[in-house]
Amino acid sequence: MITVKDIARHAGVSLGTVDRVLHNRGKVAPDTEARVREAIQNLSYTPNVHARNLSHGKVFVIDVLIPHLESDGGYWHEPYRGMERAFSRLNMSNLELRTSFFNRYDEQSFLDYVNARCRANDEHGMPDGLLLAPVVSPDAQRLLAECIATYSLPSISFDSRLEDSQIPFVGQDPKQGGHVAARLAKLMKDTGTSVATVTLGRVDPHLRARAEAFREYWQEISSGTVHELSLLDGSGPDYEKELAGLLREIRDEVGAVFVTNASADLVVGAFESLDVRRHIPIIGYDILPQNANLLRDGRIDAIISQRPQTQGYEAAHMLTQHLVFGEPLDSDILMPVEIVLPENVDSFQSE
Amino acid sequence: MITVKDIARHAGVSLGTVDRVLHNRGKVAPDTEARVREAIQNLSYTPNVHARNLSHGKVFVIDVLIPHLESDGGYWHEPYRGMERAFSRLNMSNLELRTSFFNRYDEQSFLDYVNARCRANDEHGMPDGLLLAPVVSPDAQRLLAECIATYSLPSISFDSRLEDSQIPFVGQDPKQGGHVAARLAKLMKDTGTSVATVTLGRVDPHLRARAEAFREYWQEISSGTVHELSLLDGSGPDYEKELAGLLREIRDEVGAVFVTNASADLVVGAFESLDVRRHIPIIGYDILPQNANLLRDGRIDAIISQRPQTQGYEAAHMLTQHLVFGEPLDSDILMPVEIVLPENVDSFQSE
DNA sequence: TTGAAAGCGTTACCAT
DNA sequence: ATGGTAACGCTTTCAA
Repeated sequence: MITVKDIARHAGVSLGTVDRVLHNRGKVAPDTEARVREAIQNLSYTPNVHARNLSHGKVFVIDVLIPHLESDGGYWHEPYRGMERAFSRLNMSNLELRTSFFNRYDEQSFLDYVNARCRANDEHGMPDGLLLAPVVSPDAQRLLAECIATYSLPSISFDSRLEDSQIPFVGQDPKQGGHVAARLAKLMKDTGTSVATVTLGRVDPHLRARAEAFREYWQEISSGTVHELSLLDGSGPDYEKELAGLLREIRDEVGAVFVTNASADLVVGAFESLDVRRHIPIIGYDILPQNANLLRDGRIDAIISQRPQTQGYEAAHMLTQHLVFGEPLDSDILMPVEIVLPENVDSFQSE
Repeated sequence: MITVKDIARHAGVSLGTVDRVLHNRGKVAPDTEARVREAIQNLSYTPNVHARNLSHGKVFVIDVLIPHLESDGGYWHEPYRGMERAFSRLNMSNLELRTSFFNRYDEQSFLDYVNARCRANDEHGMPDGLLLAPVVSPDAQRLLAECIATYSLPSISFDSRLEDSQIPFVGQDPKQGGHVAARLAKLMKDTGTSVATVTLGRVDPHLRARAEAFREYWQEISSGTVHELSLLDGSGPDYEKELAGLLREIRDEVGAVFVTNASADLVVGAFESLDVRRHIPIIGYDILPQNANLLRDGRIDAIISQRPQTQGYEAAHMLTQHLVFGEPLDSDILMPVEIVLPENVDSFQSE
């Protein structure tokens, strides 16, 4: 193994000088610097990560900004588990996690985070890196984006992209998801060329793009109609009734239904309350436990997954590699569009 | 951060003693050991991995035993890439890889490896760990299994299980693959209840199980016939003719074809030489470049993937965690059954 | 059975 | 501008 000592010897300088060259900490005569760089090249020196980390001993503070894990049907547990796995796998003793949960339907908690970190004049509370799921309004997103830019805070977004920002994104291309859903609808429908998309709850740009891509592609491969339904948040019998009312209007017409987010279970319930005779194939999104069960029972016909756990894992991994080893923080990581049927749902455990 | 020093101070002993307790290197009085363990518990001490590795400075040698990367249509590049990624991600300066390629159709090269490592009385050449794809005859497998057992060599098999051995396995459950293929055949066929499985090349237990599961499940969901075709290895015009001859007998009958291994391209070619009028859906295995292209062209209808790259990654990761950090080496890791259609093939890049 | 001390490769600081 | 040296946390060896 080649060490800084070897470099120093070959270049005829001391350890300190080698270190200065290695880290561009100035104050090195041009010719000595050249000699050192030459030695580094010739001996193909690679720094020992263990020694490096042991030596500087810095503890990196990483903020995680994510919706309450229980919200959205428990969806956020998945990426969070992925992050935990990444951090524990790296078993770095020099990483400290600070998680801030927010309520995506009442953005004050999100804004509180932004204010706490960025309005303070002291940089005391600033983390070294940030992992975030920016599923809030564009306005709120913009505030955070500014904060990140101001402090040059190394950040990665997962699940959705952060608007007005160039930070890397780990997640799925919503268009691809829509296309695959359309293909599945085509395979599974047994009659007609009319289908429907249903979006329950908050409609963000990500979901809009998914539904849009579905519609376009459906018209391309089936030249049929797409009914686009959506219903804002709510719960209780009133909500279910309202949903059932929406679906009643299309139940005799559509050959399949694509639920663009994780609420396929509600759609199943509403259809069953309508007492539809024929089987209308339902294609949902995200393998939450309730969705998986309905899939096993044959009451949902397919689910598309975006590997939420892997998203968390890869985002956390990229950020730590950047902080600890100085790896670049630039390119996005796109998740494949995963098709889940009753026959392979068990093989996806909790992904 | 809690260090051994803290432990030593709290327990009123020296560093050496703490170390002995930590690593069960004996020679510690029962009561002092109790005090040390208590301190470890109370302070919830976690060893600093960097310091640990820097200190003992051991270089772990890992053997990789894998078929020639170019064979089987280039399939083995995938798990190999996954391993490389795992090792480079860990960027441990104390891992040394030694890859041995073998020819799975002429097992001498495989046996040579076994002999070189295990017949030698000196343990000089023995690695610290072994990653292997045991795609050879049961006899050859048994020899290696013995060798592993004799030397208690930490080993992990990927792609297929090693017979007569308890070493962990990273790969897919062949049954699940067969079931998913049957479901896809059912979705895609447009007529009849008769289908066929085709296996080209060597038929190993893994492939046999896949085809078997397909047949059983098909009969369950379609109560139809399954023609099981197979043809040993070969190439050139004679082989293609022979294959075409086989397929001619079923071309008018089957509603879909399941190719159980990566040779779907050959089946496509043979069918096209037969000038079949109607479209017979073809379901293949493994996203090799040629398969992916045929899928994009609509000449293959679906491909099932077993995440070969992830297999290599996880196997390599598990082994290094065991060697470097003493993590247990026991449970299998099963890959999900991945469904790839023209609409999502691009999202799988090279997985 | 226990303790003391050297050393792993790197960084950071203080002299020169 | 350069060199020397202590320190990071742990393992290992040698004495006691």
